[in-house]
Amino acid sequence: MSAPAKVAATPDRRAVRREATKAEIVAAAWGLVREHGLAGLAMRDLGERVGMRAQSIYSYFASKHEIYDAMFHEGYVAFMAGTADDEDPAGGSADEARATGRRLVHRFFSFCTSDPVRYQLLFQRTIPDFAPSDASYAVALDAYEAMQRHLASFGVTDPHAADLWTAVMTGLTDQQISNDPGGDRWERVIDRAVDMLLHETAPHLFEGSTR
Amino acid sequence: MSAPAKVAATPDRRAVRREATKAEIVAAAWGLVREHGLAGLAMRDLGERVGMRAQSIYSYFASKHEIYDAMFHEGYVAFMAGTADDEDPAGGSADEARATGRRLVHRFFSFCTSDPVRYQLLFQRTIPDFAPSDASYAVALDAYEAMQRHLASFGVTDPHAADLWTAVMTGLTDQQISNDPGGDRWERVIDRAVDMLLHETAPHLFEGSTR
DNA sequence: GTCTATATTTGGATAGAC
DNA sequence: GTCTATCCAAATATAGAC
Repeated sequence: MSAPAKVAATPDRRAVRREATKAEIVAAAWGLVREHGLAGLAMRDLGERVGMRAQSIYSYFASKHEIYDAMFHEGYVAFMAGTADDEDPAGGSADEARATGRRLVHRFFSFCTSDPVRYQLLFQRTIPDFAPSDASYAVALDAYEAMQRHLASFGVTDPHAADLWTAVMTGLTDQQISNDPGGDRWERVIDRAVDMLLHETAPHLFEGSTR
Repeated sequence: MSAPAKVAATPDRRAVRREATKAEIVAAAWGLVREHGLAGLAMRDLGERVGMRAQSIYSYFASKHEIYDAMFHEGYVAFMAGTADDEDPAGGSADEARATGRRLVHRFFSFCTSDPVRYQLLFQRTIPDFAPSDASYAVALDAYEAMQRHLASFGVTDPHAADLWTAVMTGLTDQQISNDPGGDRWERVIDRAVDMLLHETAPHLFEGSTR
């Protein structure tokens, strides 16, 4: 068996390797920010964690902000994966809307509370001078639109109504993270919040029924 | 005219002066964090702003955290003043509860959005390693209890219901600050949110009436 | 691609003179 | 009570050897 001929179209192994190392650095960065807080990320620590000197990281990322940006991007990709609905689309009944709505909010809540630092990076503006790159921001916009479609799938199409939903979702999450970290005090009130939101923003679902 | 006799009970002018300077330092710190972010507070800048060297500040505050603590304390005092209700207590009607509820949420919202950095200090955990002193934390607890009483004044006494209210209040605020700073996108939805909350958490007010 | 060496900045905090 | 003079630590980033 002869060795395969070298083909011009062969993917550049060096580039593959390089991407793998970048991913490794970003993964280590996630570990560090979970331990020391989002603002506590230090290039020294990061280098140590990944087995090289801090200065060598600059071969992969031009600055610390570029690492934050990669994390931001990765976070929104995970967000879309973690909150997408894999069940059959809801029909038009109140019960089905309720089930879909609860699933959405519980998933959002779990995604956020399971990693408060990620929540902070994605949804709060807390790193001084950090702004996502255009490419990363585009992913954030995608996620926002996916959420709109998700709400629309069970009858919430009015923009103001959608704002009300996002406010309640982030409020529950925020209170949980700030005032009962690791607990479930606000998780317990999710189902009630969803019912409340549905009655307010999709009242046609409940016509003729008693509250 | 002879000089007044020195009286032992005279308030110590030096102490008064000292408190005034401390207040001046804290005020300057508020100005700086509004410009550079909460974590961007630097003793050098603070000294410059107040007209002394950074090191001299240590005559007034033992550490930077002590300054944050004074700000935290001051913030909660302002919070209680800014959200307290000076109107006559609501009666038991739905309209009165609605008016009182709207007043509460609008005040909370205004207080928070008018100074996002203060909101960050008081309600989010974002300064690494900062924890309020016992004295300051006591004020925060007072504020929390005042809020409970405020909700109870128009019929919201169930603890879970109170959690729902605080979640919605902070959610509206949070979305406004994060996604439409300076705008009014979520402010516009406050009244609707209050009606929704009242129907859910004080349904007895609406008995016999149509939604 | 990773290293050593180093520049540069920034920022918190202390000691001691006046 | 404020200053000068420092110290110390941490952290980002660059230059150039290997």
